[in-house]
Amino acid sequence: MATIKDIAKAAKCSISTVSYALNNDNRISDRTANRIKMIAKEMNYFPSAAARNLKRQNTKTILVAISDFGGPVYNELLDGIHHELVNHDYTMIVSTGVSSDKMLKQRSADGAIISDINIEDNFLKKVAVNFEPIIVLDRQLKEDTIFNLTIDNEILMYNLTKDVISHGYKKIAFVHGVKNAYDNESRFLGLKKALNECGKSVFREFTGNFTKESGAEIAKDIIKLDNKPDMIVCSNDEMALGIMEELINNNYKIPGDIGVSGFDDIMLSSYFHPKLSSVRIDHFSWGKRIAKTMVQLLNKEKVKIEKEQGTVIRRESY
Amino acid sequence: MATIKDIAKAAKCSISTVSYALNNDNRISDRTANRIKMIAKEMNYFPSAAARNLKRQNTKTILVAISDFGGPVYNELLDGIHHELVNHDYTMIVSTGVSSDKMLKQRSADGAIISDINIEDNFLKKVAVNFEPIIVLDRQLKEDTIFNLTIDNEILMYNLTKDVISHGYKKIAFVHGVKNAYDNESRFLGLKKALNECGKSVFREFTGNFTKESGAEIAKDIIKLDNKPDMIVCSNDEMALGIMEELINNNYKIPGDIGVSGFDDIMLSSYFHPKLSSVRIDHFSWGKRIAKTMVQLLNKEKVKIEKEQGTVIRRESY
DNA sequence: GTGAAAGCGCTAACAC
DNA sequence: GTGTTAGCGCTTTCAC
Repeated sequence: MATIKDIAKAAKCSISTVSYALNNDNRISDRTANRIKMIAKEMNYFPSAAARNLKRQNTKTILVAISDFGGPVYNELLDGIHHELVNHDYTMIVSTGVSSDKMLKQRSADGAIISDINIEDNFLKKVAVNFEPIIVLDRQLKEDTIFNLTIDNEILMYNLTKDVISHGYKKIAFVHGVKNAYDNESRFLGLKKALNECGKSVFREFTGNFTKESGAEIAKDIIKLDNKPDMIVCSNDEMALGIMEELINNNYKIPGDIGVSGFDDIMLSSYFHPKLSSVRIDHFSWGKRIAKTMVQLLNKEKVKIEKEQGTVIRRESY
Repeated sequence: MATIKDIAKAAKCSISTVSYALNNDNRISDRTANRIKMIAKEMNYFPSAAARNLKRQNTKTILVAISDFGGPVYNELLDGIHHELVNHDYTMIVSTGVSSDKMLKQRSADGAIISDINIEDNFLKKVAVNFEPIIVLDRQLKEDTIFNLTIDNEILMYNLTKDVISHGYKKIAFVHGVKNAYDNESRFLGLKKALNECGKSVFREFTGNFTKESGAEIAKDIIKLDNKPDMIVCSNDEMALGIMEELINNNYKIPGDIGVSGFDDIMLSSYFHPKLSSVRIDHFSWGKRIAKTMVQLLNKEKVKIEKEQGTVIRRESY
């Protein structure tokens, strides 16, 4: 393991000269700088992140904490974040579960982007004392060094519900994802607001956990009902897909017998038959916006915090 | 930002005592140790990863470099790796693209697991000079400190092909993913071996890039053919799904007119109609095995390198 | 059982 | 334009 000392020895100069040369400090002559760079390359030298991080008191790394790598939602989002961070010479690392906790506690990055409802508010607040900035995508958390960059769930679900109503549905049920999760509650709020405005109320509520499997279970309950909803608005796509599959397997026609809608517009949604109606979020550009904000925060620039917008996509399922 | 010095000052003892206490060194009396731990907690102290990494010359972190976060294959694999690493007190971080390159060059982890064909062999070899161990999942790379833990593609595709033949298919075409990629080539080898044994040869070859979209393009070409294959064996599921969708949209019956098979058995495969036949890899347990091997390597224990097995799952598509 | 001090590999202020 | 050196925040050897 070649260190800066070895390069200095090989180049017959001091370690500071090596450091300056490799960091393109312009007080080193081009001749020396190039010579040193050549030697470093030959010796396969790369500065140790550990040493550099300690000295510089930064890592040029941003941590993104997500709840799981399976969620189809994260794909474009992470791509967007990465795309933008790289432009600003930052490295992106992604973690889940206890790995996220450790990374946060130990301040292994210069900033963190959180999209994992399993991480508790109190934990984040404690972390935020030593570690800033933190951007949260999955909750509203008012704290000086925590920034909330969420989706505009309420408005979007409001719009979707209005569209659903305009297509003549009367008995509109809602399928909750995880209760108390920000995304779920704000979507529910939007639904209720739209229904209220039309003098309606929620026909019935069900509670899943954002997974396809929980959707299938709920569908089984619905099948048993005497007075069934004619429309099932779901808090996300995966539950909607689970519900549709189960209903279809039991010979229900969608949207003939019951309409279904989702939220997020994951890829799968447009491959399913019937194609799921949903709310499309451009996760890639949202990701870019998040990363831009992160960089601005790191640079102590002013940022503007705006909720991410989207569009209602009506396909075949209602 | 409280450092160890601040804790020492608050506890009126030396920094070494603090360090010992927090690391549970048994020469510190319980009374002192507990007192120090209390103070550390009150002051919201967590040791700096940067300082600790530099001193200890390790990070207790394993890097997993993947090609993208969208691939449905990675979900279970990463879960498996994480699950096992956490048991051994390691943290898992995941990266893509240039972020992976930087992390590797700077040795920001104690070991790396590579599943990204965009990372070049030569780059890995260079990195491996300073950074070990490296486990590669997506290629065969013979180097002292690089370990190959791949899927047994050849045998598995051989088995699938045999099964296909046994169901009476005669004109068997192959759809390549990225040419020269290990997974692709070894799967192709298995196919050819099975065909040869039955006195057959590949009816026709097509080349995509492992994506659904490339599959759809290939389907368009197939539709134009006068002499069509009766079976299309694909190098992965996503291309198979793309092909099926395009064929179905053009009123072909699957498997009536043409049979299709995939590889990997991603979740989507069993939701599609018709359900895709594929080769199921238990990515979660493969991930655990990979992580176990990584920990053994880190502990300088002996490891045994075995290819990951799987099972042919015949569903509805052939 | 506790403390002093060296040093991990860098960066950067300062001296020349 | 180059070198000397302090120090980032820890761990750990060696004294006591």
